[in-house]
Amino acid sequence: MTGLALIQIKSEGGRHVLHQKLSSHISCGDCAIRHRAVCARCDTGELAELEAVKFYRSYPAGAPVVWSGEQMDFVASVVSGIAALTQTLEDGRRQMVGLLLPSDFVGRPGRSHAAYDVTATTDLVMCCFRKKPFEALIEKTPHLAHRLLEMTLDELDAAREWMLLLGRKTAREKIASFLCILARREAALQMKSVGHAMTIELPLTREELADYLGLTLETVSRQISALRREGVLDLVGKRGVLVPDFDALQDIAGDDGDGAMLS
Amino acid sequence: MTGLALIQIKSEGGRHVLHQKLSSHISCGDCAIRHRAVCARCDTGELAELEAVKFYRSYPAGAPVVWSGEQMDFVASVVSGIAALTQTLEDGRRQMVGLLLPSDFVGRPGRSHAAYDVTATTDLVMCCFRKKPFEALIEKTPHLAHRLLEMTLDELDAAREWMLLLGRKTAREKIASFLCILARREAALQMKSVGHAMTIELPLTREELADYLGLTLETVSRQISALRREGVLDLVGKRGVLVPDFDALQDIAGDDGDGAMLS
DNA sequence: GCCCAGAATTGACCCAGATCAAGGCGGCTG
DNA sequence: CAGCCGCCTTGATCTGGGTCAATTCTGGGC
Repeated sequence: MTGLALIQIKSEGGRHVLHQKLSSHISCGDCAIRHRAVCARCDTGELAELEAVKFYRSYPAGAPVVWSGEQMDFVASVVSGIAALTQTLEDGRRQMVGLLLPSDFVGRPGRSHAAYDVTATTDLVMCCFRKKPFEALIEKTPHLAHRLLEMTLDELDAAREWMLLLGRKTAREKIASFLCILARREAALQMKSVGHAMTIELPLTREELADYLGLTLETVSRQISALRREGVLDLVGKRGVLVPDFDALQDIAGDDGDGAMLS
Repeated sequence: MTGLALIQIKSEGGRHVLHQKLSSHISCGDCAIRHRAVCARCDTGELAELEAVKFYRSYPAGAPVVWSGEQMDFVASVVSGIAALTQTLEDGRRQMVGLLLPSDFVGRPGRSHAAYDVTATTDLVMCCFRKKPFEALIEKTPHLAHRLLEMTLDELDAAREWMLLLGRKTAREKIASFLCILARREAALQMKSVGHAMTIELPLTREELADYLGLTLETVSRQISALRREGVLDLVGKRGVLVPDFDALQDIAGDDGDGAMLS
């Protein structure tokens, strides 16, 4: 795995990223996810305590972070990039059960082993906290515990939204729903309103998308092609999707619009 | 379990059960779910504060508790009976996104409107807390907040387990998985080990089961019939299921066995 | 005991999406 | 520049589960 990391990682620009464990130590005050992550509501003192037990790790696209069942002695926030949580049946059928975007939290306080496979689907940087001290901090820092509860409740809502998609939506609706969520998030980050033409960067391969949506990669590909033929979207390279009319896409997605934001 | 609920309600006086709000006020100390619910870790003082803002409601089987989008000025624990959380698409397709068993928690602190339809699938008694004071208690009672976090994390795990089922399992596996979960829970409550022949009481109609499993009621019925023909299970009335060999059922369910407990 | 409504079963048929099987298209590597 | 490897697309065919439509149970009320 380390070998893989060394090879692929240069896609990120090449200079320093070669080690899995980064020596650089960003100050929490300067952190891009400072106000959205689990630490969002911590005051300066609490932040200092977190700072003392944190370290960064980075993973190249495609690298595993942990395997289900493995010992996991840290919890973490995604700083940049995207990670996927997946579950697998013995015969190899896979279902992605969560997509972790910047500021999302990985790991469960009070559990020593990973419950899911965690994989970097793009180059990924995580801010990790040693589990023991983090658990101690939760006990004595209401700000931290409260924010974690809030984030977990959001995740639960998102998971349930996804259950509706997996259980009841058609392949076409699944694709449209996923693109809607990405588009909404993109718009929110750029402070633009949805509705205008916009380009989305897919963070997943067709196969990963299939695992997320409960489909096969062929069906994903066919449905995307169909939507393109109908003018609902246009492809820009393999990963870029241009959506000329967001409302049209949302119509196809089939839900009432204000669906759960991804993260 | 359904029977249990019925008995408990009747024993409560028989006459007034038709009213939604019960006048009786059980002391928290005597409560059946005292050590499993959100209050599990509260000390006597904290319990007293909860007691001051709680009230009971009961609902007959089939009754709605709240509709999605409706104002909801309380949060609650299920005391006895079973409730279902469902989401619905405009065209009527329904997906159950959670099954609430005794001790499970309903409602989200910090949110004023229900996110899902909540329905009693059996006669149901809930211990409700007025939302405002409950939220205040969470802020100042780490025991309460911590337990709620733990329960929410459990729910999240269960939801993700269910995503695997919805996205990747066959109808047959879905039915078997559901029965396995019920059986394991039944065994746990009765302190018996699984493996022996055991009878399970289905808390849901075929249609509700279909909504839970992402199937149609016809498919549910056919798969149950098929399993019966094969001798994997036997029906006792409409709702009773006799499982002669738990391991055989678990084999069919397709997952590694130690799946998430329901609640 | 009889009736009836709601729940469940069963059958016939169909279709969305899976499966199997070829290619195509970049982008790296040698 | 050739060749290769990872993706992605597209086609042909198959099938699990959905849809539509009768019956058949079953248990509760009178």
